Amino acid sequence: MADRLAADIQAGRFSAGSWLKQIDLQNRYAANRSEVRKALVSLATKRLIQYEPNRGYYVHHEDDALSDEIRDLRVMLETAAADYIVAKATVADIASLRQLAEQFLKLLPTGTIMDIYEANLAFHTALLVASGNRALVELVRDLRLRTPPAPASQWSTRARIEQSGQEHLEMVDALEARNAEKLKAIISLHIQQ
Amino acid sequence: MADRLAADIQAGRFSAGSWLKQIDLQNRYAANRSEVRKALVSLATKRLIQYEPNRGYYVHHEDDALSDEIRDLRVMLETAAADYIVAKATVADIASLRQLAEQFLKLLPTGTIMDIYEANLAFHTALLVASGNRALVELVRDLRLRTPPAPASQWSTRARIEQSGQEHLEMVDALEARNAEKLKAIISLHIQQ
DNA sequence: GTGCACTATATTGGTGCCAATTTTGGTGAA
DNA sequence: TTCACCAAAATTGGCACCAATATAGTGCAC
Repeated sequence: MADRLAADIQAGRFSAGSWLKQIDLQNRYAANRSEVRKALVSLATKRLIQYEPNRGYYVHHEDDALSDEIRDLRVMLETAAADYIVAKATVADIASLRQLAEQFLKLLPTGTIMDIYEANLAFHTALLVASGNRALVELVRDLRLRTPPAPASQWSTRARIEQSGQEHLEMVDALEARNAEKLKAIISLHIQQ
Repeated sequence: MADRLAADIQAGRFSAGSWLKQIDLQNRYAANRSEVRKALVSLATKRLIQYEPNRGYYVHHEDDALSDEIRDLRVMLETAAADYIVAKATVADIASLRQLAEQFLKLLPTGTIMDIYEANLAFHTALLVASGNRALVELVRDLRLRTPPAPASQWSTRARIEQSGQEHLEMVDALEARNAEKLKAIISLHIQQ
């Protein structure tokens, strides 16, 4: 239930600043009170929601400054990971990544925004997995949850999405050439758009 | 109470693999059951402890592989932060850092291992604060909790501690010279020891 | 003595209830 | 109207209890 709530929050299905009343959550997710409290505590420690004693939990939607900081963290981590990826990725990893990049591009004309978002996430996750650092994969996943998701802020234009897809392919090319510096440059631009 | 429990776990005051029984925690920290459950859920989402349904929470003490991964994450973040620190640190920040570095060295002959640990933490925290990224400070603090603390594994010898203190000064020097690359190199060596 | 089924105990997990606190709504006076 | 004040409703927080589950212990058959 914590995962579903997190997904709903990230998807913007709760208006900013709204209180998450335990009874509502109980009904919405068909959960008992214990599960609801667990999920709330968990998401609060992940800083997805905030807590005030005797008042409850509310969705915060980080201010722009903090969102920028978190985006910077992602740039730091994913560019630093490039060295590991270049060093450790097998040819099979690279082939798999190229397939995911192509799948992303293939979805552009027909897929829903959600499909495209999923494909993008799959590519980036696979890229991080190739670094061989499991903690890194988890960490970036958690950081992603704390920033507004793609449909809202990023990807404003179709042209931008198209370019994102091309950048995925460029990343795979740089990785195949074992060019860590180029890979870092593309990743940095890609995240900061 | 979650903080105290976290500190006790990190200090190794619970034997590895031992179950954290709610009643024991209730007595130990003079807390009610709700607080205990909150703390357990919170520390589990921070991956400080692990959870098995219908069995409870236990301290895990990450295996060496995962500890290495987390240490790598710290190197990634703190070296990447060097660019921001060099760009943003004020002369006042640098003076304050130098003072903290000297305070660390001053404690070596007389201070307890805990005092020295605190002084070390204060220096590193201040260094990260100078990057201007609040999320980064929090993130590294949480990552630190997941690795065995200094007294146990690192700082095996007095000579090593002494060297750590010198490296702190070198960091401040590199920062004052606005030499990001040198700062990164020292930080990387310092964390990986 | 060993293995197995069964019972007893311990621990977690869920539920209902009530107290404490906050919010909301309403009433009246300036 | 607008503000202060008070009462009513809603919500969280803590508590006690019971159910569900896992572990430990006991005795029995072989």
